[in-house]
Amino acid sequence: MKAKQKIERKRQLSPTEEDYLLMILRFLERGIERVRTTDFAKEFDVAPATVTNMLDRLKRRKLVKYEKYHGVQLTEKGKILAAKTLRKHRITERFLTEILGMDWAETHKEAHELEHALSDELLERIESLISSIPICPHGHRIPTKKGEIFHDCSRPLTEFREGEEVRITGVSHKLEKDVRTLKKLEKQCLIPGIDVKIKQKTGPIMLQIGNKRHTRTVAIDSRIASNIYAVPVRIKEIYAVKEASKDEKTSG
Amino acid sequence: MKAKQKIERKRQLSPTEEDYLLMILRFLERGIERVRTTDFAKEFDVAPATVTNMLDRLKRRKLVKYEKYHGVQLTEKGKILAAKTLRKHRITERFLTEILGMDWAETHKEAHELEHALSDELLERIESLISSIPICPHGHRIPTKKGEIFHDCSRPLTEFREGEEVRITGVSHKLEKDVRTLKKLEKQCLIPGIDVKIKQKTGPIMLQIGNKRHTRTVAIDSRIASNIYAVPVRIKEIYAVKEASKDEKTSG
DNA sequence: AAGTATTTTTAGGTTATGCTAAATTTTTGA
DNA sequence: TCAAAAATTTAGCATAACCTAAAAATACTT
Repeated sequence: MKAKQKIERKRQLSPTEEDYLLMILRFLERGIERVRTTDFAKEFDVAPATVTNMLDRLKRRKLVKYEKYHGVQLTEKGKILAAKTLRKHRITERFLTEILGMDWAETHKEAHELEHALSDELLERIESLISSIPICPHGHRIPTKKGEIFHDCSRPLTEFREGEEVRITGVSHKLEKDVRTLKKLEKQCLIPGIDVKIKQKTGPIMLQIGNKRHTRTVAIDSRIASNIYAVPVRIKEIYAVKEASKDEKTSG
Repeated sequence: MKAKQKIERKRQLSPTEEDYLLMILRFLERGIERVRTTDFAKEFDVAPATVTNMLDRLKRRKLVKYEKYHGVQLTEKGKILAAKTLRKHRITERFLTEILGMDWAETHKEAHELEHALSDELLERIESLISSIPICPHGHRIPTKKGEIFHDCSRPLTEFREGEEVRITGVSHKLEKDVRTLKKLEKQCLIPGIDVKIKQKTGPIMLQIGNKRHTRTVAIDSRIASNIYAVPVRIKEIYAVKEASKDEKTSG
């Protein structure tokens, strides 16, 4: 009599599978087409063999193009799913900071837990609560509903020349997880949106922060600096979404 | 060189484990001390053997008192953990209806997914957003932060006598999951807080709804009625939290 | 270009959470 | 009260997601 139906719809992705796809997409945002086994292993702190195993599975499900020994790429199907998850993640981060008043530094971890549990309907409701700037609290663009992602032309602070003026756009995904360091950065005012000038690149990186009147110089370890992304101030308009009114005349 | 630390703190409960504890607590709320293998099997739609397996595990972790063939009870430790989860669940449900404007009928499923992913910190932030009535949208009391639960003296509609006036307090956990029926009930106005009079108990249950001026009679299948809980109007003060101002004088 | 170092895969575990089928215990009811 | 029915457990598998160790492929280096 027991109607054991269990109408399993299209079997969802497991959180782990989602994480893998997400990681590939994040590389893609930075222009890196193929992701290697070791990249995953480091990111997720699992054995390389575990990665191989997972990639095989994702390949069977036609979510990635995977050639043994040569890394993976997303298929169209995988890309769309990944973009949806990334969208979910970043909108959740915005919700956490904007509506729940959570600390910038802590959002990544929380959002990571939540993103797998959030239904599409819930996401839409959350989205309608936050303001419409399409950027997460760490400076990354939020993919569109259709799954479009944006090339992120940011580079690590360490890759700019001494003397260059840059606008901080975000932090690496690795750093995103390091709450302690993020909090320290926040105290030093090194957060997305802030403009800094690279004063010194030998030894600890020296950055000058501030406007004409108040200027401070802060030092950060170069290992940390290599996880902080920025764009030259010259092209900051790309990121100056919803700030157009401030009419920047520095573009000459 | 690879510092594979993975500082596993106190190992958390898995979502499944949480669900089992929660279920026992829900029985406890209704005064049922022991929960049987089949109860779980039906609720979670798994094989009885799976339940046995899980109960063994919970016993090893000292979360339940389990005697083979004779059901389980929570230990103090298990009770506190379960109450915390139940609190999380119900607060989440309130958040979903109150802040995100989600339908009464859909909150259970969503909250169930979310509750396992919500950190304590997040819960506190969410709690501060909702109003302070300690009742979930389905009429159940929210356990306190310390893990106190409340005896639920509601009984199924089918257990009242013809002619009795009762206040609907909630629906069973089984019905909580049946979105279709919940929506139907909502349309008929059969939601927590509403007072009805039992007009007929043979065949489909007939209920009279409304105040002095407008009166409607609705019919519901007795199988559904047995999943709708109510208290005699006489003792409704117990549930009339935050409504004390209405001074009820019917208590003679 | 060949040998060494590095990366990746293969092979063969482990644990959590599910299953089915068969064995066992408890309950029921004539 | 005792046999059939129902509930429960045991035994033996399956799959996901991890692991280690060893083999194989690729990359580096001189």
